[in-house]
Amino acid sequence: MNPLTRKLERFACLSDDDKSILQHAASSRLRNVEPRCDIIAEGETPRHVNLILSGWACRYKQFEDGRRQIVSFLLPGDLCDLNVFLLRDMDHSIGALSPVTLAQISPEQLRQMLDGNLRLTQALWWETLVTAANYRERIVTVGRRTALERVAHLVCELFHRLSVVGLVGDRGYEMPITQTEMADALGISSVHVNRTLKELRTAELMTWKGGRITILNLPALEDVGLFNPNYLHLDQGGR
Amino acid sequence: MNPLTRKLERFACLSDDDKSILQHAASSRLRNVEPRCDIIAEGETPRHVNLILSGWACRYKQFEDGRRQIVSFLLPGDLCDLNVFLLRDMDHSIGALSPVTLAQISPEQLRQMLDGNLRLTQALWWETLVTAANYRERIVTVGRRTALERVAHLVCELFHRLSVVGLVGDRGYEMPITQTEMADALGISSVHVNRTLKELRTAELMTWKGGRITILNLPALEDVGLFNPNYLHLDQGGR
DNA sequence: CGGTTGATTGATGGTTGTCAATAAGCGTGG
DNA sequence: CCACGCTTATTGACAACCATCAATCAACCG
Repeated sequence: MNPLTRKLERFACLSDDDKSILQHAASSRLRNVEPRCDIIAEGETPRHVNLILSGWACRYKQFEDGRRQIVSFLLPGDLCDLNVFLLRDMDHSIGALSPVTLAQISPEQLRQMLDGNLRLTQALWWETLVTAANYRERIVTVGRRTALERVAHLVCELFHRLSVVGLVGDRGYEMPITQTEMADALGISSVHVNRTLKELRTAELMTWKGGRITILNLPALEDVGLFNPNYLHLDQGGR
Repeated sequence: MNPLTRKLERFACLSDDDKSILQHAASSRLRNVEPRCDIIAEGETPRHVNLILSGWACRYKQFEDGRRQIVSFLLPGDLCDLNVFLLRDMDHSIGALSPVTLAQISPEQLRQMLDGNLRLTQALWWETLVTAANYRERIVTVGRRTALERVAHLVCELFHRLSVVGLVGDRGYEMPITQTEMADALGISSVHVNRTLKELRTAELMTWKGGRITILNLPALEDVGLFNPNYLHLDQGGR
């Protein structure tokens, strides 16, 4: 099953028909993007909604002096905002972190999908609202959490989000990014990310080796990161 | 004219009919909230969409140890997310900063407003997308801007946002919050906000006195804050 | 005119950034 | 299989920015 369907089922009770519509969308106009390449850059005009099928991407903004902030990670099953075409230009860039496969959904196709389908419309509204909730939590992270809390919180968040789309196994998940990229997401330096990871390793809470995160003690890690999964809104049991 | 209509006209060409619908919504079920009182608290279940008519509010999250992060400021004309009722519980709180008047729009009322009205639906989608863009910019602010840049950027953002709803006059605007609240929004301490304001005052870029911001040199202040208004998407001229 | 809240300033310390050097990992090609 | 070169990770030394604590001052208010 494609990761978007998997994710939406967490919220809505989808019919076979809904699923086949989603499956159709997920197989349209595939595109592969190499790591470190932009999927779309700030200032460009988006022509379709991108759906991540595999690999990791990120939204980011960069200053002229080189400082960069990763605003969010885009994981399999994530959509780049519905209706982006209502805004003329991109105010940020989206770049691939690992090799990425994505489906490009056209505005017309999206309109057809949603027209008269309340369940799917609501499911995608839910997706949008959860994305906003994620932004809010990230603001809290970079605004008020310490470096240790930031790293722990992010690792927990990714664990839960990847879990929904079936990408968690053996107490961990593939982490196809660099420490520098994690630093850009957390608003700290890569050197400090490194030191912080060492601290979490020493405390036997988690490891990150060979591109894979392993969580040794999830409850303790969540405590350290002041992590409360409520903002992911995953507990609605197909309501 | 109510501030929501004013704001949406920035994006959409509204008919008289649209405007009267909005006016009707803006006059329904008014509620007054005192400063420092929650409009809705984390964990509660929202029953309607709140529209700020006057005064300032904010979304925020607070840790048990007292640390608080203000996620966004809610100004006149701002809506608390459409369709919040799709998410069961609030994952954050909304509190009044100054005396606030708001209209409480019920889900049914909203549905009636939007049903079959593509222009209004799109206008409110635009509102949602701009809110998300605001979140992203705030992540950049707390993640990668220095204290000086943060303060300058926020003052510029508020200037532009308040300008849209007609609350800017004589090179400035009313600022009904404390330095501590600004600190909680910017992820720094109130003491440091104070020192930073002094620096901006000394540089003759702005003043904040008697609850009012005055901008002495907007271009220079925007430069200091690395402020680029593109994320506010205000340049669509009623497209 | 007290009393409370918020603003302002100084002193000090801590978390994190920067710089720089070394080690480790990884893909390519000899 | 190893050598090479590149990227990334790791570690130490030092500096800077910002937090914290605490005291004073100003503003507001009944």
